[in-house]
Amino acid sequence: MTPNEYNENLLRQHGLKSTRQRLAILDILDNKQAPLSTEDVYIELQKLDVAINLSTVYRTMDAMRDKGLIREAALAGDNRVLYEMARMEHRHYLVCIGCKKFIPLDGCPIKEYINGVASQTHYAIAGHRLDIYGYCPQCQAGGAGR
Amino acid sequence: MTPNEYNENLLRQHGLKSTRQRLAILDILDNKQAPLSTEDVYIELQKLDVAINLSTVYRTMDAMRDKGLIREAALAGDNRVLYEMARMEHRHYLVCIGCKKFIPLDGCPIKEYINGVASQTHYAIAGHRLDIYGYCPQCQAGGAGR
DNA sequence: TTGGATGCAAAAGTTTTGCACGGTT
DNA sequence: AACCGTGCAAAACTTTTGCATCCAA
Repeated sequence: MTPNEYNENLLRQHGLKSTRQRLAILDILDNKQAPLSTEDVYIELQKLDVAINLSTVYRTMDAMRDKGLIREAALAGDNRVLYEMARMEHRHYLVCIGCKKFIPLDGCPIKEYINGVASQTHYAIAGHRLDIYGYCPQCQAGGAGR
Repeated sequence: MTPNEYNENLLRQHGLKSTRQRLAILDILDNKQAPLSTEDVYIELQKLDVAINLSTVYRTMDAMRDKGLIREAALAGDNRVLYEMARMEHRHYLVCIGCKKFIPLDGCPIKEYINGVASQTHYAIAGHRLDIYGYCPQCQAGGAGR
């Protein structure tokens, strides 16, 4: 199965029609390792000369989020929502404040902690968000990435 | 020292002039246990019949954030930034998805984990964000808070 | 064929800015 | 007195919506 066929199935399995625009958006989310805002996705599409309207990108991101294909991930310094593919295991990131680079962290350090919170509070835990911020070695050196 | 005098000093110590509007905003942030968006603060001010312009609230929140008096905290379902007082110890929250209630959690469960990340990655860690989402007992019961 | 998806343009909503005036230090 | 802070109105920017057309199933 080609990567394109895979994404076509992915869309249909989630009750969404497979279209040129949606496949292009999935390609971008697949290939970028960092969470992207709606505007980010639109800019990437333009770089690839994909003809698409910004409102379509907004609607597509909404639809994919509602269907569970993508999820809201970390968020940047500004107040935009960033999305990433909803892979099986969730991810946490180490974000460089200087150059905005995202490094995925291995595993989830608070799995057990959350179990404890659940049993103490009787909340039905649905998810969590954890990101760590700092300066990468290059940016600490006042380096290129900045 | 009255609470008001305390906040007056707090502002001056951070290089900000003490004004009626800023004291009112600090009062609200002091008294609410949950992080608030700029708009939230504005609405609270109106409830208290404090005459203030929305753009002043935006500018004040920006200034207080820049001076370290408040910090960006958890964020809600929409994509607004939420602020809270920058107390000595930072806080994490358990947020109910149904009724939007914020429960502060005791301590920070990832202190040690972050030290490990720092030494492995050579990043200069500046901060982190952790929130847990779920449904409180009432909302699980389909209850009032919803 | 049919209902969902898209493009376009306009509207709605949010945040920022310029400028004159007012208030704190 | 000097300068920061505020209100007001306009501008800029982001996101949503209505509607006609298009396209996947």
